[in-house]
Amino acid sequence: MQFLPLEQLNIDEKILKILKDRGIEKLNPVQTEAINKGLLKDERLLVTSPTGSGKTLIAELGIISHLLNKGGKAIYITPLRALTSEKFSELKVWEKLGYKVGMTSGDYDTDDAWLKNYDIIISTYEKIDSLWRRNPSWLKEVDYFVLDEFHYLNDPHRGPVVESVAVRIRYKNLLALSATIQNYEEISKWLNATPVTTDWRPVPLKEGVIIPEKKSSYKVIFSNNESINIKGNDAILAYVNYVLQHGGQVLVFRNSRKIAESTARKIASNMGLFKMDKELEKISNEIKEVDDAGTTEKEDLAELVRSGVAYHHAGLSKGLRDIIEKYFIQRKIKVIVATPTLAAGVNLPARSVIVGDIYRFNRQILGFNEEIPIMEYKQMAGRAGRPGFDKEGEAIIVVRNKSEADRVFKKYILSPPEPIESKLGNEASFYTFILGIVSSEGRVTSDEVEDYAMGTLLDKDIVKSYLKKGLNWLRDNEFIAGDDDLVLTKFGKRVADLYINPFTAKTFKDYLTRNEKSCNVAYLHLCAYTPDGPRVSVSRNEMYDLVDLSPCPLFIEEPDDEDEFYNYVSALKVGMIINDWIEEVDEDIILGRYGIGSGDLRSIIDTMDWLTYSGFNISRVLDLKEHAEAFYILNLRVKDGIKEELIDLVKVPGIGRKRARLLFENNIKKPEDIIMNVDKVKSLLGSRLGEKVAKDAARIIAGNA
DNA sequence: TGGCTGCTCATCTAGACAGCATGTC
DNA sequence: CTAGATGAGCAGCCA
Repeated sequence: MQFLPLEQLNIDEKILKILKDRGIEKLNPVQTEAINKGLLKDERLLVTSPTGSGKTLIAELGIISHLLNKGGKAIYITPLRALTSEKFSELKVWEKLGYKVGMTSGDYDTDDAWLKNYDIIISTYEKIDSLWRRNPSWLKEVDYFVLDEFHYLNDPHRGPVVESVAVRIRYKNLLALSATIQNYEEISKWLNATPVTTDWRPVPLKEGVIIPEKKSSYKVIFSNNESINIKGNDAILAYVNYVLQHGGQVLVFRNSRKIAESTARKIASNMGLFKMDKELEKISNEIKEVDDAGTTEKEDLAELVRSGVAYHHAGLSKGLRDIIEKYFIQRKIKVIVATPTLAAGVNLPARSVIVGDIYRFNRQILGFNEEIPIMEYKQMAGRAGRPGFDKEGEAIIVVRNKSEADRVFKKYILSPPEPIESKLGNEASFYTFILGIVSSEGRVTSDEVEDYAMGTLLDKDIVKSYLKKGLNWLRDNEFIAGDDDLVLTKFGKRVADLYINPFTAKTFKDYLTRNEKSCNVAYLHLCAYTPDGPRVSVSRNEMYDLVDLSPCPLFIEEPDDEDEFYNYVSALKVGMIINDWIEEVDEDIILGRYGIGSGDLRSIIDTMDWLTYSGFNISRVLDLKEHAEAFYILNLRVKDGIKEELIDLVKVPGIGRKRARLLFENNIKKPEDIIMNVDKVKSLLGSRLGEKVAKDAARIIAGNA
């Protein structure tokens, strides 16, 4: 284990100064090792090391030294939007050297052409993949790529994109950063990169299991053979109390939202000691004021937080999650019970991590519960130990008995995580990959496509069979044209640019060409039924009601197959949710009616916004005028959750579904009406907002003219 | 007949990327 | 192989 004092670093003074200003005196062993392997000399590297071991700084040094020596541009790619903005603020300090730092991702988007003004761009894998398909000229100037959280390659859903991006930068400078993986040698060979691997962590990690003993007693056994006895009637409760008594914070992971919530409640009712804390009272009130969440969820959470406990999952609105994360980092909130959201996302460490469940329901293998991958456990355990606060972090797994304890200990604590493998081996992913290649190249021979495909991690024989099938399928369905000289058709190019799954495009095409215009629910159902559509769970009770609820004939016929029927009904539920949304049904009512959280609603709306826009474009490129018209209006309504009559009003910034409705009911129906009745608008919206809205309305009208 | 208790059995289950128009964070 | 919380439904009991 070697620490390298900054003085010994052969690096530009300007860089040193910035590092010193940040309080960095020496580089840690991982960083030192990366430098020894050529980080500052543009060596292609694959760094595998635990969470929180300072990989971001490695990336920063790599990027900056490259820019200083060679100029050009650098792109830093992450798998999550939240990480993209986190890295953006971290990399911002380098603007002191005159470099411009920018970011772009789905929810924080920047015009393609504008990106040429930045030297360092932070983005997501999907966004970069999408950008590549359009191939703006500045992209060729980018010659340094950081691929963060590279182990996402192993994710069945997101992995194919990570792999596609990696394949494209075979001949550029590359720095791949990953959690610890078993087969790093194989992967680095594939990437043509030098491996840098260590187990060094800034805060040592103690892993263990908690086992029930006699009655009201638990034993915790750690990997260093230490063990402690704890009293209590519930393993999680007992351990949480133990940690709190020693002044630590706890992150508890559970495998379902409902269980996370009830565990949080159980812990809260056991936390008399923090009740009536003034700070917590304040946070509780702040939660009640959040404006993007449902009333019930705010009240539930506000009550819990009064005890210093919160739950956290994707059903919660962004606003609620932000508050919880913020006050946990400030150590006001002592315990968070979370689903796996927090395992992979932003940096949110705690002294202790409790992994409540090692099993997880799996829809594919019904009635069968699978054990979570070791990699996932390591991600959760990796959150243990706060640098600067805790001397050591601890992660414990809850088990049921002694024999399970032995097995779990061996598997999760003593074994390395699974090897990571290509996830391109399925039709949808592979065909998408080919489509992307043809799109960015503009015109390619099938040999060149094969050359790209052979560069993937996929087994060569599998590549060959998929390639043949894929090219035929894409040709048969009119995405590409030409036998040897391949180009995208107009339809194919549109699909590539919209970034929809080719099977989504085919679904649109098939049903739209075959059917006449129908009602909104039919269009929404079609969007939701595509492979890109949002999936919602449907209970047995809902299932049959939903079928009767549909207000008009749908484009898709009711399937006989049980699984397909479920997808059909799930899509119908999405259709009904969005239909309520665009009929201006109150948000609280929607959440209650369909049993979803405000975070779920938000994500369904976002996806359906994208898909209705895609439906519009697909209809247009196929020259289906009636469908295009219907999708166009529908898309505008889905964006803001409004009836058609409010479309003009919401064009004014600051006016959403609620304000637009208020104005409309008071006979202000167009931006022009706002300007004509500024006093009325001010009395309805308050004078400051009214003033601003009037100004923006004037600008919009001027823009239209 | 009405209401409560306790048991059995069926039911249910994580997460999050993308377009475009905005302004350019 | 490798789950567990929840809630509806119902039998049984008592007043």
